[in-house]
Amino acid sequence: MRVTIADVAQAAGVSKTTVSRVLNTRGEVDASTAAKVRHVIDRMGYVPSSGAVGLARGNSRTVGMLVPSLTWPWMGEVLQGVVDTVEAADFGLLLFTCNRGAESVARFTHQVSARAFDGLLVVEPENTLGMLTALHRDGLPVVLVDDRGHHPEFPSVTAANAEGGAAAARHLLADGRRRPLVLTGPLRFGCVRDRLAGFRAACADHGIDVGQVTEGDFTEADGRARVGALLAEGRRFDAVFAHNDLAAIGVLGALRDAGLRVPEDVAVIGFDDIPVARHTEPSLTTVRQPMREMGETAARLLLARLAGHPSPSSPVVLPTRVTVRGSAPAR
Amino acid sequence: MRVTIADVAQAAGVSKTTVSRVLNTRGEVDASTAAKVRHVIDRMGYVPSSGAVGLARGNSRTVGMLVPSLTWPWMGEVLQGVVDTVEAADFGLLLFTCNRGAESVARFTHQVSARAFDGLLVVEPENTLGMLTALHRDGLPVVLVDDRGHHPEFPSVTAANAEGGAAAARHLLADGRRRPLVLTGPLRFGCVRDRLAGFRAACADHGIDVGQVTEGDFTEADGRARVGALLAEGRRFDAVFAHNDLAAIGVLGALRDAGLRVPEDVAVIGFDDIPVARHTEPSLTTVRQPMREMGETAARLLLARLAGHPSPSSPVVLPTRVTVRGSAPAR
DNA sequence: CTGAAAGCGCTTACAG
DNA sequence: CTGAAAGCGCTTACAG
Repeated sequence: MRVTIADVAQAAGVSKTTVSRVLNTRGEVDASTAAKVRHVIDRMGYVPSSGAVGLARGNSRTVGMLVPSLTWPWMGEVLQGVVDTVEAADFGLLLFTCNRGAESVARFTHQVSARAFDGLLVVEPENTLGMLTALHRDGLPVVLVDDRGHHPEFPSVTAANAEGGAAAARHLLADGRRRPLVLTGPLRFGCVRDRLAGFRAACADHGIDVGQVTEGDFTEADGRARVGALLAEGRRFDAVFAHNDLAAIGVLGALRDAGLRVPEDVAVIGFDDIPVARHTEPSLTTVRQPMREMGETAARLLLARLAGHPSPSSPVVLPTRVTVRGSAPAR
Repeated sequence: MRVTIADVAQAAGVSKTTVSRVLNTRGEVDASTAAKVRHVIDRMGYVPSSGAVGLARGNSRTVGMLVPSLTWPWMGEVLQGVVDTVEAADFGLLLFTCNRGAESVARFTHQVSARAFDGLLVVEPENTLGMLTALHRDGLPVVLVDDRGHHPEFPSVTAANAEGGAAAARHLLADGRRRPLVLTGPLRFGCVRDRLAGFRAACADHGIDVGQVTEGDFTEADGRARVGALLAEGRRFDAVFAHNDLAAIGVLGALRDAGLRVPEDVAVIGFDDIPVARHTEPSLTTVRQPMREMGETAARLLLARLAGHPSPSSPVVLPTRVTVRGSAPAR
């Protein structure tokens, strides 16, 4: 049978209260008593039941994480950052994905109400904002990673999207490109609007007006089809800034299909720096998002909040930087 | 304040026992009483505290998952399969990685002893076998995914490694290749030995003796360096079977560096079918492991075990199949 | 069909 | 410095 605090108390000849005190290192215990109890604990291999402790204390020392998908190329890095940070603080991480519609959202909110965790990290799945806002208002601490929607009511950590867009522009301009095409992600995402705005501003600084902008959906197939279509109707450009790497890979395919050379005829720069980027042909120049650091930072923010510290009122912004590879070499 | 079962009982004018009965749909409740209670539950938005339920029932309706790393290319698929299955059964998933040495292993076993979860899914991190065996012997249900070590004492799900190796051989032989090089993973892994044995057997069936075998470590850098070195010392082969895609990508690099054409001079086939495989130059022919299905299956096995059903005594083997791309075209 | 009571394994005032 | 008792929010014999 499992050994409980009562077993330890009995074996040590003290009360459960005293055992609890040495467990939680409250100072008010006689040194020799504490030593004796500690010895018994070790000998019996006693570990407090997390469920019982949680019930008595009213918290679970567990944080939840909600993500739209686990198979996105950069999700592993975010998760690793989160798990490392959470584990180091001796918290558990409960993982959820809401990718099967209303039913899974209901299931998730149920878990929340059941108080299975103390706080929530979220890479926002679509159509969950209402739910998240409600939970947050009911007192659940929430931190957003990569706040795509720009929700100022939540603490969040994000990459420097505008600055990243600007850096992409400067990189292309330095290479002498003058007629860029921007293949954005969905414009309802704040990060997308920021990347575009940063790119535009940097181009404007060089007297270049970004005339060609087309809205994509972040997928490879869409990037390929969309740029293929533009090429077919005779549109010309000497550079493409795709708002994520997956779409950039599609762009590479479309250019190849059209017989255009990368980077000689058209330079291509992506966003994210996912693992594949090193292995495309040519390899992909891209604006790197520090996904792991974003995960770590978000987790730290949440843990601090749970420890009673106030959260920053504006988003924590982590720097991006251009990773230069073959598709858009440095001048 | 949080609404508890006592609040519901009082509002409905019944005992907590009765509320508990309708919650757990025990049949012994009067229909009209049950309806009344259910109505109050809905009106008050009552959800039982998972911690309290767990303490009273002695289980947590949560499973743990232990992985060596979250950033491996195929881990996202496994995780997605696991999470989907676990969520559908209304269980929670607690995620752990033991990648920072003894300290994190200790932390993990502590969580286990704390009874934070009822069963464990594991993609085995190195040096955790002893710990896992001990936990298993102490009664923790464990299921292994991709049992690299061949541990018959655990239920496990794995890909058809030997058959996959054989399929790789048949694919190359059908294309007329006669002098293959095998770049294995670490031979201490059971899956590696199986892939090699399957490849050897299929070659033997065609009267081909696999003379060239070299042990790698599953990384791209190693694959590149190792094959580069063999080429430099004058070794020749018309095909390479790499035991994972990452190493195969390294091989592609080494061949390119040596001025050899793929697939004309040397065909290359990998193992896994990770997302990058479609985007290498040329794209990578590879033996596909159904990672998501492996995750789903492992989760189902564990849940069945927790529900009291016996686990299969031999590994559950899921089929692999060759995904044909540019690096090793079909004849 | 229903309820009072004990129990799950802890923590935390409170009293000494 | 230490302990008896109540309480966290449930479930489950047991009795009626």
